[in-house]
Order: sequence, then C-alpha cells, then structure tokens
Amino acid sequence: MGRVRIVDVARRAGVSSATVSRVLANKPYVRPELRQRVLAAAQELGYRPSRVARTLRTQRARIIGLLISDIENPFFTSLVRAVEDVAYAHDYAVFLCNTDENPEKEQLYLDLMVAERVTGVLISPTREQGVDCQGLQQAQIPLVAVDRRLRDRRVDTVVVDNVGGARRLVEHLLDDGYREIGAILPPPTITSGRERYQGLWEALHHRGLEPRSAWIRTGPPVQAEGYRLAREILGRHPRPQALFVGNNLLTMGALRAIRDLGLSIPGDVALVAFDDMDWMALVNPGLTVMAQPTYELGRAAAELLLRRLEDPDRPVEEVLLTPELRIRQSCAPHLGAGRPRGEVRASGQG
Amino acid sequence: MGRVRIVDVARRAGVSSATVSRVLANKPYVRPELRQRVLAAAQELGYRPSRVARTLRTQRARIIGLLISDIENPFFTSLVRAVEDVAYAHDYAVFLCNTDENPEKEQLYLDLMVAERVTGVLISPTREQGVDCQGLQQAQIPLVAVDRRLRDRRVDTVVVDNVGGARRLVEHLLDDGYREIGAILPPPTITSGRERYQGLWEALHHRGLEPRSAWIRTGPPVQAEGYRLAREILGRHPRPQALFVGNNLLTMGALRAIRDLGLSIPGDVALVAFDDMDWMALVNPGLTVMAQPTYELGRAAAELLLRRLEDPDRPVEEVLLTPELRIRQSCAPHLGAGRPRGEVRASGQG
DNA sequence: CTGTTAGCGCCTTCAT
DNA sequence: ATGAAGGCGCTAACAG
Repeated sequence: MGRVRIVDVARRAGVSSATVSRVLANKPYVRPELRQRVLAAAQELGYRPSRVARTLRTQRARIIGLLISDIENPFFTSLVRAVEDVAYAHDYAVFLCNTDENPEKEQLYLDLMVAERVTGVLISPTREQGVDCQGLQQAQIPLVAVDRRLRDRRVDTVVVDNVGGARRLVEHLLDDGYREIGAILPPPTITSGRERYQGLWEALHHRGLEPRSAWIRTGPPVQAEGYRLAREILGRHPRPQALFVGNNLLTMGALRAIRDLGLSIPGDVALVAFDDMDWMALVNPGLTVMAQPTYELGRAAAELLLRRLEDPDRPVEEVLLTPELRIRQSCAPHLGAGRPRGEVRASGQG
Repeated sequence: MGRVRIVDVARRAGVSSATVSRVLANKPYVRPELRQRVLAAAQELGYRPSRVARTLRTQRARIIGLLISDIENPFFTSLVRAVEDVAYAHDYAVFLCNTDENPEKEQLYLDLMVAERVTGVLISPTREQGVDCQGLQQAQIPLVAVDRRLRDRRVDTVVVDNVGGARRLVEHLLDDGYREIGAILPPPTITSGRERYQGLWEALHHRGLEPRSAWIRTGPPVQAEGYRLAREILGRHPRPQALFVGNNLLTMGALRAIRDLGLSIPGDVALVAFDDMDWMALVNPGLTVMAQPTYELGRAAAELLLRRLEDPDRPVEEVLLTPELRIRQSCAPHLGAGRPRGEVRASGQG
C-alpha cells in the first residue's frame, strides 16, 4: 500500500504528525528549520499523502465532477479541455463522466459524485427535468448547468444564445433568397434543441413565413439520426431548397446523406448549421455555421462553479454567451453554381 | 453533508452498523427479515454510503484511472468510450485524465492516481521512458499501457501492429507505382511513431529503395504540426509524388495544407495515412487509411487490467491488434486524374 | 510555535 | 446470525 504514512514522516523528522500536516499544507507558524526537516523526511520516504483520508477528514474531495452527454462529440471534448484547464489552475482534479445521453447513467453518476464527496458538479443534462438533485443538495454540492438548461431555476447556468443564433442562421438563408426551408433539430426535451427551433420559427415569422412541418424533423443528436432525417426530408417531393441543421453530429450525418444522394451544396440544397467543427471547412467550404465558443463555455462554467464555492449565498447566475456566425467562402467554384444569390458576405452579422 | 451515516440506518432498523454493512455488501448470514428492515431503513433515509470512507477502510477505490495524451483527439475519445463501457459493466468508475502530451502533467496525474488509491491505471504514455512508476508499484497499483509502449517491459501492453500497418500503407503506394515518397510522422520518442517509421523503412528497403530524408519530417502529433510539415515538404523542389502521414491529427493538418497549396489528391500528391477518422471519407474519398480498432484497443486494455487484478502473478501480457487497411474509392472523378495506376483494389491486402 | 487528541464513515475481525 | 470495537490516514481543535 501507500505504506508510508504521515506518522512515519513525523517520526523521521522528529516532530508530530500535526507539524507534518501543517508543513505540507503550507500553513504558517512552523519554524523554518522544522519545515526543512519535514520536507526532507517526506522526500526521502517518498511520502504520498492519502487524498482519501484527507477527503474523509475534511468532508470534501478536491475534485470537480463533469458530466457530459457524449464524449465522442468534439463539442464536448473542447469543453472538457476548458474545464480541465481551469480546474488544474486551481488545484482541482476533474472527474469526467460520460452520460451518453442516457438519463439512468446520468443519475448513477450524479449519485457517484455525492458518494465521492466532490466539491462541485458541472453538467450538460440529458434532459431538462427529471434529474434528481436531492443527493447533491443534501450534501451541499453546488451544480452548474452547461450548454443546456435545467428546469430547476436555482442552478447556475452557462449557455449560448441558441434562439438568436438559430435565427441569424435562418435569416442568412432568407437573405440569400431561400424560402423553402427544412430543418433537422435535437428534440425539444433538450433545451438547446427547443431554443433553436424557436429561432427558426422567429426568423420565418418575421418574414411572414410558416415552418413546413413536413420538412422539419427532430431526433437524438447523433450522426446516424442526422443521416436518416436528411434522407427522409430530401427524399420528399417537393423537397426544401435549404436545410437548417441544429447540431454538429446531426450535420455530420446530413452531409453524408447529401453526398450519398448525389446532391451538391448549395447548388441542390443550401445548408446552414448550428455548431461548428474544425473539419467542416474541409468537407464543404460553402457551409455557413454558427460556431459556439466551446472553450469559453467550459471556462465560464468552471469559473462560475468556483465563484459559487467561494460564496454559496450569491444570487443564482446565468451566463449567456454569443455564438459566432461563420460564412465560409467557397473555394471550390463548381459548388457555387445554382446559388440564388452569388454574393459572398463578410463574416459577422446574419 | 451526506448527513446520514451507516449508524443512522442501523438505529432506524434496530440493528448494528455491522449488519447494515453486511446487508449492503450483499453478504450472507443475515436473517431475511433483518435484511428487509435494513433495506427499508436505508431507502427511507436516502442513505448514500460514503465511497471515501469505504476506500480508506479497504485501501482501494473502485476506480480505474485512465491517462490519455489528448482528449481532443477522436482516436482517444473512442478509446475512452470503450474503457468506460468495460468499467461500467464491472462496477468501476473511470477517472479520466488528459496529459496533453505533457510529461509533467502525466507525472502529476500518475501521482494523483496513487493518492486516490485507484484500483488500476491505463495509460497512453507521452513518451517511452522517464515515467516514474515508483508510486504505483509501491502502492501495488497495476498499470497497463495502451496504444504506445513503455520501456519497462514488466507492464502489460495493448498496441496495434504499427510496423506492419505502416508497411502495408507504403506498399500500397509502391504498388500504385509511386517511388518518390515523403512522410510526416510522430517523433521517435513515441513508440508508435518510431514503429511507423520502421514500417516505412521496411517497405522501401524491400523494394531496394531508400527513404529520402529531405522528404521525411517528424513532429508532435497535433494538427498545426501536420500543416507546417506538409507545407515544408511539399514546398521543396523536387517534391515527393506521395505522402505517408503517420497520425490522424497530422493528417488533418496535411489535408489542410494540401488544400491551401491548391493541390489535389491524388493528382498532385497521393496520400496514405495511419489512423482513420470518420469524416476523412467526406473530406477526401480518395484517401487510403490504416484504421485502428480504437474501441477494441480500449476494451482489450481494460479487460487486461481486470485480469491482472484478478491474478497479480500472471505473466506479463502483450496484446497486439491488427489495424485495417481501408482503400476508399474516389467518388469525385475529377480527383482521380493523374494517378499512375487507376485501378481500384479491393480492401484487404496492401 | 508544536504536540496531543478526537474523530471523519466504513469494514472487519473477534467474540458471543 | 449478530454486535462491539478498532483502525484505515489525515486534519483541526485545543493545550501548552
């Protein structure tokens, strides 16, 4: 085992375990000489404090729990990276759990976080309600929702402006002259999906248009679903001239479907997508996307959690970040043909 | 806090804490009636055992540590997913750490694993040697290396056949008539990088060819480096007709560079790559890749660790998996022009 | 400034 | 089949 305990170090340094503890915790009121002796003894013995014992004693593991819904989604890995950076800087470890869009797994991990007495939890919830936070509350473990909201308004939240972002994307299509617009979206049980639908709705209504339900489909945010739904929508007669896809994985599937159908973008069907992925520009330079500030999202969430820890009584906070429209200029001229309006606009407004 | 302790449950059920412990651990020798009472009491009180206390007592946290070198690399996320699935099935939690190809961070996390008294550790090491496993050994925490080897031959290892895989990729180029072949590889401090270089070397030597050092570059396996090195190599006069890229992130960078240089694949430069990414076929259907069985890799590693835990004295094991050659048929005819040999071969042999 | 002491919550002999 | 008691390794009062 971690054979060498604090008393071993104490004995070797000729002091008490309390002094060793103080030295290692960098507390004041220790004679420099003793400090040296202790440090040396610890070094020589290769002493590794048991974080387990410390946690039991202090009733708080210096760990931040992070529950994401799909680790294979680049969106989340970028977020993870951000959280990790912040945690690392503040001497916290990160306990990463992949809920896999599965509410049961989510609950299981939430309970695990309680059982491990983590300091705080960041979560990107699989659904808006039905999450049992009793355990967390009882154990006074703060919770912060990232990317997706929870029904419970008492939890701090960090999200992007999904309504506005979706609206700008659709407006981009409308500005280009498209009127027959289809959409593939995450289900309304996920707040971001619902909000993006609302953005679509607002954009259309602002121009006196109605969403055509035959062209609008929702499904779990996974690639296979994007593929399936895109084929379904684009297989209809008539089919929409343009597609708004509300999630990166869905977009990936849709791109595949469009390729398999032998269609070109935007010649046969125009595409705008929420979320961005690094390789999308490689796949299709003509694609316009709403890029989320993923790293910022994670950083903001982690920092919000830290603030909450400092002052448990501060008012509930909601951070709203703004996604960025990226209009990509096609560098493959043959793909540009057939676009209602050929003009390429500068990045920025929609 | 987790206010309700085992004694609270015991009191409520009118038994001792020992009985509660036995019931919750599903141990025999408890009267069914008492068992019911205990279960009911635990339920009513919302009792959540402290894993921290349990760990302190048993000296082993039911956690598997997983140290990967880059969480933003899809290769690793797929591996994470596999490990998680196995762990989950065996009632282990996974403590995921991102070393970020940084040996210091790696060491820090390794120490953290010891401090947390995890059951075992899976690692994809940042480098072959210099990893201090003293702490792990002292604490008798088994270690398994995944994807990359460690110098220390006493650790169980799960890797793919990098030499053979690289060789087959290069042979694929040679079979197509290419002779002037360049390469972009991870550095030799990473075993997979070195092994892939060896595969390249073997393929060339087998045909009486020599690697041209001016066309061969190594660098950290990140996209920016792939971009830089590809530009460098392809900017030379003369430049190679074909490129072997030995890592997915490097490939991503190389693809970007090739695009920015206005070159086409394989017309201007042929490309074969180790590692596969889901979207690569979308980016360039003509790309031939050596796909790693990433999920299998993670699963094998986790299972190897589990076996090691069951029997600490079993001989050291090395699992060698075989990557799969994927020859993609170009569906963009204009990209096929200029290829020395137009024939498209079936997937399988190189 | 430093040492003594009393738990944190659980599991596990040992005795009954 | 059940209970009593000790201790895992550490920190935080409290004494001095």
